[in-house]
Amino acid sequence: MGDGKKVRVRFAPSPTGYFHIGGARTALFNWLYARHCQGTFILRIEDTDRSRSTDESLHTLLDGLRWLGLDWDEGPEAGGASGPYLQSERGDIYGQYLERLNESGRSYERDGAIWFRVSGRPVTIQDVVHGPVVRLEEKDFVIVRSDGSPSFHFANVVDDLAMEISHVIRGEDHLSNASKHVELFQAFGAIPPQFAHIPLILKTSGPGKMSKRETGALVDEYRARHYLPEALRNYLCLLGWSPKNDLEIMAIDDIIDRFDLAGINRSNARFDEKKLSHMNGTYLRRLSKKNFFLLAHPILAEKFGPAALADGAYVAKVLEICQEKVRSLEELPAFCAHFFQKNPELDAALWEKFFRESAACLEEFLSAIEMAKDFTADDLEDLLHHLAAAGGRTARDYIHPIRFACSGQLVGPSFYAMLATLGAGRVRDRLRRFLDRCRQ
RNA sequence: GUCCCGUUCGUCUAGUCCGGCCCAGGACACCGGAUUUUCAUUCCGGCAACAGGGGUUCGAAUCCCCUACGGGACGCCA
Repeated sequence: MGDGKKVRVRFAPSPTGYFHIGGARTALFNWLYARHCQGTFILRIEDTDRSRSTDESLHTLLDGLRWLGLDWDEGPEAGGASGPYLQSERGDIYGQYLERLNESGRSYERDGAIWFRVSGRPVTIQDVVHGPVVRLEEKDFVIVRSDGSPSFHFANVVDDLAMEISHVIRGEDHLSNASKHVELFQAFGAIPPQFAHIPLILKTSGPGKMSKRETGALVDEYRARHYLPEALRNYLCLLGWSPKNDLEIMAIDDIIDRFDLAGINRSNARFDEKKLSHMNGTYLRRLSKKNFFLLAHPILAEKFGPAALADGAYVAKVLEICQEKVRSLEELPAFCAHFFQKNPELDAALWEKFFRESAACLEEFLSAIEMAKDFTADDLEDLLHHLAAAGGRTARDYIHPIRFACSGQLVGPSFYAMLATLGAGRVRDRLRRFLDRCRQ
């Protein structure tokens, strides 16, 4: 805001691959800054390399941005006064700007392409995160390819000028290119925008920056794995920026309030999926019961079919006791499968072990609940404690085998709540089935 | 090779601008304990860093220089 000029920022991806984490973070920082300053966030598609641009990746990009909650004020599908927003449709504009360069003698033709003549003087890149960076651009470079299409450097600068971009926020891999861009702005007699070259995201381990090729690098992967977009977004905010008050889990409005370009770090950051995962879990547990249900239901329906979910009250109860324990929505189906299957799969080796060690406990428990009239978590806890005391055992001796016999698992929701939710019928059936199998 | 940027716990970071409050704080991960029920939840505790060397200063993570290491750019890719 500082200079009173209207803040206009842009995210300018090229739709040549999928939407990756680095791009998402760049989009996010632009969006945050625009919202912080009540400026304009523009989406511009740099598809000048037609051979590498596809419709599919454009849609992946738009969907990914929407999924992360990054809405754009101008751009594809939104329109705006500075359009069109696809570079492939801006040929006339590039032609006009090229003419200006021709007139001032800054361009020339060679090998069928049009080149820009550099000034031969160092230029200063005014960068908000790095401070002024002085760099000499030594070689002339192509601005229009021999096939007539504008090069990245040329189209990028022309568009930033035509769209009146006030701040260029992009990855640090462009810092060296910025001297070309400043030369171009100056050749047009324009004052370059403020730059903010943000640190790169490095791969989780090993050398180099994160590339689209490796697993965990694409926004779509997290979406497919049912990560919460708010969690991913929150995590990405903290990669290269911090609110400086030790807070990490923050509402997006609070982040917008505090976000500032000057607070962006200068060093590259390594992507830590474990921390993201932890953050996702925190968001999941903070969801209201209702929202958790809304998110989880379609995932379960896809896995178990709508028929298994016919009893809505039962599903709601299951989800309620799972929410506090499950790590992610991705793991939810496996975590709660036994609630929706007729007979959960029992691992043979474990069955053998529990049969050998705990058949007596299971028999005892089964006969105790055969006559039990109430089947709440509290009742079951009392019942089990009495049983254990009477038999000279501990509750633990019963819990493991019962959980296994009833769910086929060794971990799961809180034990008594699980039995109560399953209900007396299912619990008795499964215990009988387990014991019957022992007699064969 | 040339040029540009960077360097605080294993990782993300606070502190660096305006040197003392920092024998360096938070989070993830990891390890241990508690929740007289498992656990992947929750709570408590622990481990762990100023890249190295010179300077400036009464005093440096903070300022200056050098070295090392890391990253990036040098395309008719973006």
